[in-house]
Amino acid sequence: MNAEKIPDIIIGRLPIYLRALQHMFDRGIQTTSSQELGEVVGISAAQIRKDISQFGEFGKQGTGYNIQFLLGRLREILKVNRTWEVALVGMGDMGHALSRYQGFANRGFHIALFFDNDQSKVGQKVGDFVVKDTADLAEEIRKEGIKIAMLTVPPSAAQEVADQLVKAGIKAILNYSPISINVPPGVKVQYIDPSTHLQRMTYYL
Amino acid sequence: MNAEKIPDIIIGRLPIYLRALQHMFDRGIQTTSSQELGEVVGISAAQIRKDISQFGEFGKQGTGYNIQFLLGRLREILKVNRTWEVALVGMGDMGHALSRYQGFANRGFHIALFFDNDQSKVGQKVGDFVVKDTADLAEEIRKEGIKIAMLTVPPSAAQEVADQLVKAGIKAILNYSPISINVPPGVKVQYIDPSTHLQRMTYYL
DNA sequence: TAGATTGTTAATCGATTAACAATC
DNA sequence: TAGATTGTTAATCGATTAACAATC
Repeated sequence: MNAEKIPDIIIGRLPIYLRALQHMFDRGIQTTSSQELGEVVGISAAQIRKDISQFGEFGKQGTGYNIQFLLGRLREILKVNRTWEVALVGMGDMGHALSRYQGFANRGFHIALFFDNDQSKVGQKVGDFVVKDTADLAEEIRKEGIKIAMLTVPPSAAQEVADQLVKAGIKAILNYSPISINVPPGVKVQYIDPSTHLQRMTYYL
Repeated sequence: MNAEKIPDIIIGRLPIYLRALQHMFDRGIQTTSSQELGEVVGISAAQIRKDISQFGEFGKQGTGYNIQFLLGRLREILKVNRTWEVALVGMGDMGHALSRYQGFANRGFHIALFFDNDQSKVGQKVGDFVVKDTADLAEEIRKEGIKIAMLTVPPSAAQEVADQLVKAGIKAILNYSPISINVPPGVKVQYIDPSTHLQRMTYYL
């Protein structure tokens, strides 16, 4: 394991490798090569080898990578060889869709807290959980020791809620609100904004 | 306007500038600087100036950028100074959430076609529209001349539907299925996978 | 005018690719 | 063994930053 600083751009590709390898594993494939994996994810074989080799020698000359083994190492590196509890703030359409999303469980995540500031939604059941008042957000998140939040509130509330989340000890925010938010160093933000993603493609049309 | 090839990484930042500038404009601000915009979006002032200057001289020394003017130019460049009709395939929870999403209209997009292969969903009303059968996808998309699709089908169906979309003339796919899809050159794909985004942050926790 | 800020150049920094010895 | 593929080095390529003349 190389203890030096790994560039964020490499960290960003690892979940994509992980996803593709899991897909291969689910189909019963036991071994793959940088060439083959590269074709699946659209990244050059040289880059995949270089990325993976930052963390150790996980392959074998002549045969490539054992998928199960590489999956384990990537999960370790990304710290998803465990389940992270996540808080979800904003029970609109997107919040509801995420609360029912099946794709978290086997990828290392579980939504354990749901919040909304609309009193008519507070107390409603969401699966085994109950929607809590955003006013109690800090207290509840601290109590559970949760570090990750998903933000699905209207853009007008996003910065304010983000500030509360940071105060509550949240270190990673997946922001669905179509607005840039400011957080202190040490807090990570990822953005999911469908219009921004679409606008990135229209240029080429 | 510089006619040379603009790097994709710059194109990817323009929608972020556009979003932030729109937010400023909505709050009545008329002028901004690369410094100020940079603080909002978390990008260096030098980079913002360099990015924008690829397309022309849109600023004024001493005063910065007129927001309304820059908004217009960015919309032109990204081709969102019009409304693009979009097709949505897969009326699960995510498809429904997107069908009700208010954030497309003023960003250049409008969902005009809805598809599902579940016969119990075909014929259901979605706002002013009716869910159509995925089997008729190619015909309907061609008829409307639609170039952009959002894919919210289960991962097992994603590649097959993507192939149909490409055959139907789709040139840009926003893929919500947690799987890499292969498309021919000239077709753009953007990925929205919440677990992948979260896994990109857990490394730092 | 004086102050502010752009657009652009050159320097720096970082990422990707090509190539190949090592080796399974 | 012969063929395949890794891990790694060096070369190339591209992106970012710093600095500043131009100018509003």
